[in-house]
Amino acid sequence: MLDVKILRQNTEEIKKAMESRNEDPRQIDKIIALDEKRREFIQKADELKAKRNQLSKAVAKLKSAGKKEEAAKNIEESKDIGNKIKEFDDRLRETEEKQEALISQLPNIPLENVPVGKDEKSNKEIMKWGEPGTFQYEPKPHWEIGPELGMMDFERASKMSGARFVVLSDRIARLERALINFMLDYQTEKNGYSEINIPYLVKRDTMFATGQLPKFEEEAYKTTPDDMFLIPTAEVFLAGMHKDEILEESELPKKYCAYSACFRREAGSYGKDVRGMIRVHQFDKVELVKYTKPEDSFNELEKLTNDAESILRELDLPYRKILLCTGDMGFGAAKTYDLEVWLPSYKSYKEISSCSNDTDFQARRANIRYRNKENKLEYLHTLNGSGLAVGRTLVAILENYQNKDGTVTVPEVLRGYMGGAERIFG
RNA sequence: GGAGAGGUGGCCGAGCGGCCGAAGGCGCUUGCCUGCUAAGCAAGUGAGGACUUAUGUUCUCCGAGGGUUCGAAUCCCUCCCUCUCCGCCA
Repeated sequence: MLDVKILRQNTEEIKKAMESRNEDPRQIDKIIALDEKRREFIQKADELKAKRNQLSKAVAKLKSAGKKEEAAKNIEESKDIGNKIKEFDDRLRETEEKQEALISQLPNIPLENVPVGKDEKSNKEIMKWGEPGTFQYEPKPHWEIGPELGMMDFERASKMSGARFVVLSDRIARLERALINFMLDYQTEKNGYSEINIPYLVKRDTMFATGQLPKFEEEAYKTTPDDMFLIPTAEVFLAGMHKDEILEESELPKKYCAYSACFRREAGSYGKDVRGMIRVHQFDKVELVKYTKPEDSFNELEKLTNDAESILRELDLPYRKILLCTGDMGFGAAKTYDLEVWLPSYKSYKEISSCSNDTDFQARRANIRYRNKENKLEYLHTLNGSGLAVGRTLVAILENYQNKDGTVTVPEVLRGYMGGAERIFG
């Protein structure tokens, strides 16, 4: 959520920023026009309220002095004013609601060093790590490797649950679990995050706080009869956890990680990634979230991204790091790095983690503040990133570690989690 | 699902129509005291908005929304949330 004051003060800049995010800058004009009306109503109502307060005080005095008639006069006048106040308050609330509805649809403002661009073509590659392997044969995609091993079943998944689901079994099921444990252990033990085990169902306001609602309701799975939502990412819970709280400066930065299943309708992605388990309605992810002081969030994003990268390096998977342009970033993000892992089946890099600085955007929506050095309350900054998407990591391992005979080598760091297995074979 | 209790400032907690933005305590800030720390003493200390900025003026906020009233933290209604007990259940 953006601050109206900033819209008022830096109107032209914000309009440009919104344009760079493929939003209609005229929305800003609408909001500012509403804001002028809003302030006008506030002033009028406040004046009347001050008057009424005066009269009320006078009534109390007159009554205790036994001057009933004079009191009655004031009461009459006060009644009259009360009606006018109601009128202005109603109009005020109406404009406030309209304004709020528009503002809550606006995405975050990009940070200065974010490349401006309309879509992913303007994203900037920051670095590459590792070399994509060369194969003496045509490498298989995971949707062949898995089923041929008899451990990945798309037919039964769709029979039971529909399209875009997958069933894993035996060693591949174990590999999924190994990855979750490895990632959690690594992020907690090596990178200093506290592990949180979270609910997968959340209330409507929780979804609003992180920016999933109201704009992206189409994307979420809603449940009946209680209007609960299945979380599309653990971020929803982790970044909302301190809603309406005031944190002490000394507790910052707070670093959380959580494993969760994630649920997405993928409403707008017809025809995209239809094969395999790259894009499914339910997937596992280990998520990282930080709460930081505003002045630290910039650096903390670098660290958080590096924490996510460390998993890819430990697994020895070739990847690259991309700085997203203004038009390609998520709703709440002010700056985002994507990590993309090499996938032989795609013959390209594919997103496996997205790490964002959300600045005070979510903190404002969720009302999360901290007490700064001057003892003043201030919105803090939130950051989030995948560390990593487990399903896609599994895919990357199957494809990059595949052998000609159809077996898959288990990355060294995972062997301890796989009962010592070095290879997956049918 | 049934019954009950409750939601007040950073935290705890009193108040139950005007003297309440709210006692008291904790915490925090400053000063005094003090070999250091702790303790003690004194003073200060809620948030948000509008107008104006040199100071300042004013409004709103005691879970949310409505109502009664000249006036509501306090009375009435609706909703949300939390807790306890009973039932059911992994």
